[in-house]
Amino acid sequence: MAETATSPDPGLVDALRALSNPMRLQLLMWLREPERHFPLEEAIADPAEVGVCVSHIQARAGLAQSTVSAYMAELQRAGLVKATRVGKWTHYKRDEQRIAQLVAALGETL
Amino acid sequence: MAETATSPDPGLVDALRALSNPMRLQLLMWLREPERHFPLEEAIADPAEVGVCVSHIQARAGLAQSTVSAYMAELQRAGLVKATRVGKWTHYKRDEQRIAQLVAALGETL
DNA sequence: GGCTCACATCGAGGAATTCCGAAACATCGG
DNA sequence: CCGATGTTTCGGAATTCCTCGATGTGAGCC
Repeated sequence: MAETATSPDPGLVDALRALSNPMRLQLLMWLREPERHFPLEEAIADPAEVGVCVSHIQARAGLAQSTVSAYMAELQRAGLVKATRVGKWTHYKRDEQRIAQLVAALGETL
Repeated sequence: MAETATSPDPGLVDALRALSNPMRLQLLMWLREPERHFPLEEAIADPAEVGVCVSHIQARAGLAQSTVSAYMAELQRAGLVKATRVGKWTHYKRDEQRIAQLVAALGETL
């Protein structure tokens, strides 16, 4: 306890860096309501449970597949999303707890 | 009204970009309590009113003076700080209202 | 085992960021 | 007006980011 808050938390900086790209921020926003932004009927698994697969995200984003893959990996490294592999499809879902915790940390330290 | 939140607010991205640099984040954190992090006795003006001058910020940061000046200008463009010139000293102060509003926006859109 | 599909990783080119020192600008004291 | 001091702006070098196409890897199908 007794934190004087001198230097910024590296994890916080990583998250801010990940979010500083408009498309990555957009991706995270789309994942707030998968059913609103992705073809639910084509889903191979329940979006509420495992999230959305890279193919669908890529189709929505309009970027190269490799770029979307790298962006999702970066969001995951920053702790903002969690990945689950179902068959050959990797699904990404927001880590709501971690995100809320990040916003709270910003409200305090920032 | 009736916002479905499709594309990210450019102002939000600008702020996140400004904060994605560890030193800029640090500068903003130091400005939370100027009296704790800067030599109050050498202050040319009231920190609570106008903030801290670039010289003191530069001394604390250990970066080149031109770099600190550019960083503060960037934080100002992002709307996170306000500048006030007192004589030959430019003072920077946090825009608490704008910052709180930013955190709130993150909590909603993010 | 081969083939295909979904995804990850690699390599690369162009753009942006990071940080500096030098020069220009502004302000005050004499 | 001159010089000194605080700050901004300019030009540049090293690094990182953005984004792509190509290649590698793993899972399912026949």
